[in-house]
Amino acid sequence: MSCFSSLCALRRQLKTSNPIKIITLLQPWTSMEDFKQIHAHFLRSNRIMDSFIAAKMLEFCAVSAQNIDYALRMFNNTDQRDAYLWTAMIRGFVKVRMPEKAIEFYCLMRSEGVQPNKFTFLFALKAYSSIYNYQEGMVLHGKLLKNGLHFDEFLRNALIHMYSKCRDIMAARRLFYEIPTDNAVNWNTIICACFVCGDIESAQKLFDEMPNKNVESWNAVISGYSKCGLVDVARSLFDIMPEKDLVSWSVMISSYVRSRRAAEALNVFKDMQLSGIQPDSVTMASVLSACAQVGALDMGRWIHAYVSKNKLRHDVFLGTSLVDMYAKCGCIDTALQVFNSMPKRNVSSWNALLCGLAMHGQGDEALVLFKQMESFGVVPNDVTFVAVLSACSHIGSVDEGWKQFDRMDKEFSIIPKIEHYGCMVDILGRAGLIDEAKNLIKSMPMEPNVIVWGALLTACKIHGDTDVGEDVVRGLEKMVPADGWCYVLLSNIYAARNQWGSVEKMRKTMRNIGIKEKVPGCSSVEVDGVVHELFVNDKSHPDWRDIYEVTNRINNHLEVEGYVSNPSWVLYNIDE
DNA sequence: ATAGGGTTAG
Repeated sequence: MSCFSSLCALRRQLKTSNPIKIITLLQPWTSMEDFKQIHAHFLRSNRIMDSFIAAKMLEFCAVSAQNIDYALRMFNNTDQRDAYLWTAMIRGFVKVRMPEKAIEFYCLMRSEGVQPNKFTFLFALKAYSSIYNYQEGMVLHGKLLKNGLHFDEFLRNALIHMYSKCRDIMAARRLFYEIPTDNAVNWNTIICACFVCGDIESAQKLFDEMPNKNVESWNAVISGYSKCGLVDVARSLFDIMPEKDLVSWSVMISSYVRSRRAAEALNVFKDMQLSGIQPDSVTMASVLSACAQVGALDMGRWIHAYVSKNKLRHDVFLGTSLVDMYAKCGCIDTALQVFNSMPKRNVSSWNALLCGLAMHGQGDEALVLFKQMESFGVVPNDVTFVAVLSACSHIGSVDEGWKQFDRMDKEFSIIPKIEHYGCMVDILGRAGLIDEAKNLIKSMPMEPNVIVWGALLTACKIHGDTDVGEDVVRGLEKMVPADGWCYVLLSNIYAARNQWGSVEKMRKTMRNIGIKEKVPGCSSVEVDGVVHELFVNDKSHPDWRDIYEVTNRINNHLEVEGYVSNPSWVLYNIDE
């Protein structure tokens, strides 16, 4: 769509204006269609394009429109390549997150003998930071020192940023303290750096001392606390901050999503809508993830419609969140449709779909999809293999499970994590190979966790093996203070062995250290767009009698139909 | 021109 009322209007203007005036038509909101008209106009009228105009045109393409392919074609058709033009390309590559290409162009530029300016250095430094290239970052720092450019406020900040990304917090701090500054950007950068290193005290101290706090500073500390796992601290800061912008709301929503507190995330989203600040695709990616966590399909569909209607940027993150939401809510077909319509996919997008299939018992389909993924040349990661192995578990194929497990390290250099061992124990256990499962646990390079023991116990239960063995009990007892689930597992083993004394002892320990019986299971249901959370034996809802009446009737109905309750169908869920 | 936000798995 042209931003002008018609193409004719634009063409009229192009005919009557001079080149400099035409260049001012290139604004951040100018469409690519209008741009092409302007470009064509120049190609027609000026046999050789003025180098200033050519640079502005390319810069628009690379930086504003982020059409890096088009920019590259323009770049290749130019023979006068000055620092400005090179920098526009480098900047464009940084913007579309292709730092390697940015660096490639920076090196090419140098090898062609073009002297970089401070803007070139700024974006080259940003490119090195984003791929954590500490060595080259330091080389660039040296160059800036030689040119005296390290006094430049922008470059100084980029250097602090680079050192903080590359985890050289000391170097970052040295640069920050070297020249005292009121510049909020430098303060915000160093505060973030402290949080990244887990140095909460320094971060808070700097925030308290900071002279000119802005919204970004508040957002930085809120995000910092949440990334350190202190969501409630983040929330209390969020509540008292003087003004909230789009990022503030997005940070708070994603904080709750990250801590698996989806209902609270959705509440914040509702408050955001009341505040009148419009969400963007970053916000929506998190909101959709919250919907996926609680199975809020209606809400998810509404977000999907909102995103399309308001033309929010449909990128990989948003697309993946949509696929995940539909898949987790059981709409595999819709998930597949969204997946197929994505203009760009990455390994996470594939993972979301794979997990969806595996989770809903479509193990064969998941393995077919995995093959397809490989044939597309997408490199799987550790998350992929969690999905693949759980698919193997669903189809009950020990051979396929071992085969994929072996491929991890051999073909992809992915060292199996405890989750992968957990899946293998599950696969072996379900097939009745209890001894093999136990041996695998013994051979693991890490200490087994409660999930691994849980998988083994589930297997014992399925195969009527009441004696799980002393080693399992001892393994669990070792972890008792650390993990709430152990109490549940152990109590049930003791009960199965009729060791009621031990059961009572366990209950006492739990009471002593303040664990209430057990962490209640929680499920949620969405009614008319409101998410309700229900805990095991929850009687807080005013209509709890009616609710239990209905669920009991459903259970009875399922049993009549021959369904045997087996809660372990969910990935890793513990059978208790 | 620089700083603050996002997806899958656990």
